[in-house]
Amino acid sequence: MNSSPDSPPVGLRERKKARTRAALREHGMRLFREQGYAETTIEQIAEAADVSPSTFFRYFPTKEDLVLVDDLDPVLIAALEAQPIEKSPIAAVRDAIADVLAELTDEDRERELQRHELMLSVPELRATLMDEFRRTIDMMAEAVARRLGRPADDFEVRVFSGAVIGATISTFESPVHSFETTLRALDFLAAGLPLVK
Amino acid sequence: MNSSPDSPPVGLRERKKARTRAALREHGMRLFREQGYAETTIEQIAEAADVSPSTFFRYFPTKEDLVLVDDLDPVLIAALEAQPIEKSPIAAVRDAIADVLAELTDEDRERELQRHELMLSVPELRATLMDEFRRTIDMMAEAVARRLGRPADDFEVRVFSGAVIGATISTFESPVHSFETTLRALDFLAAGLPLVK
DNA sequence: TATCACTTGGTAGCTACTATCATTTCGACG
DNA sequence: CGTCGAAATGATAGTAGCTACCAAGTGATA
Repeated sequence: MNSSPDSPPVGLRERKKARTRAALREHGMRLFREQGYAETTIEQIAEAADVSPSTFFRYFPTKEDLVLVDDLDPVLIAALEAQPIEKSPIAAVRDAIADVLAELTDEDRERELQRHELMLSVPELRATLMDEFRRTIDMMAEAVARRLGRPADDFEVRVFSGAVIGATISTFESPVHSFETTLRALDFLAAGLPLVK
Repeated sequence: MNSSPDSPPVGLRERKKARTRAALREHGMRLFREQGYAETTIEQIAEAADVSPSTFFRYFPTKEDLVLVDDLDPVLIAALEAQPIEKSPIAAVRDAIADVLAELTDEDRERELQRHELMLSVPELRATLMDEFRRTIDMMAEAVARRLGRPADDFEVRVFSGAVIGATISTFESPVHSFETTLRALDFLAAGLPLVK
């Protein structure tokens, strides 16, 4: 019997799987940094992690998925749910992002920024990153709709979420990309995008 | 000598190339519709267009590019430049899009909608569609910056463009996607995203 | 017509990815 | 502790997108 009844089992098998998964991701990311994404083959990654190429695909359906982690999405949604109901939707989203960022360790932030950099520089990854954002729009729209007591597919809520994500994406390409930039963008959006000459 | 000095030459060679290009695109789109994107091979498309697979890749660098046309981007930018300088940026963008749509024939609109539908249903294409939008953000930001007399990489202008594109994307998934929906979304954004319970 | 550049077809090869099967390894239970 | 079933792995073969290269054909030009 395990120590805690509903936690995932932690037998030798599970530990090995977790280690293999981590090894594949780490060596993959390292090789991508060292010699580029396209120049790194699955075979090399598998060899570095000491498994067969077959095994690689059992852990990650595609090469891209090695970079596409996104453990942060559910955290973001949780943070959004935790915001006081009085806050306006845009303020709630802004503060939720700020809260999530505040909880990250410096190491996590660094790794996230590195991931973003890699994703933006490789066309293939950039494309799927955009697709990832599309999923984020869905999740955010759902959460915002709940806040407002509107149906999940409410038109205005979807447009709102799209604008938020779009503003966020736009900051990911600035040469000095940091997460503070993202917060600034949301503040600007909250102010109604006041563009004057 | 050609009739007009700076227009592209229209010799037999050029005409054949244009015909081959069109044939590849047409047969490709038809096969995609009939039997699905993933189920259609380059070989089939090449055979239908009566060229070799090698030739396919000389016209389109990837299979995806067959669907990614995007002749509309420059038209959109031109329409944006043509807007009276007095209009606010958001109104200018909205009206520019409306103008472009008004100039399309019914056939063009239909084809555009079909293209969007195909792109949204195939994950692979959806990803690159998002990448296409990213390029559009760049172009729009540039045009808006010119209007405002700001540098091309102005932060606020980029955020603005990101929000516009994000709002636009969000409307592409609604079951009743039409171009009017997109205009409605921009109106909502122009109003400052007024979300209340 | 002769020459030259461009376009094409064909071949070979690399790599991401799938399907399948035999082998090994771990976990559970008597 | 030994055995049996399930899960994980490795190996093999095959498909398809895509690249590189070379030889042959076709259109432009003088």
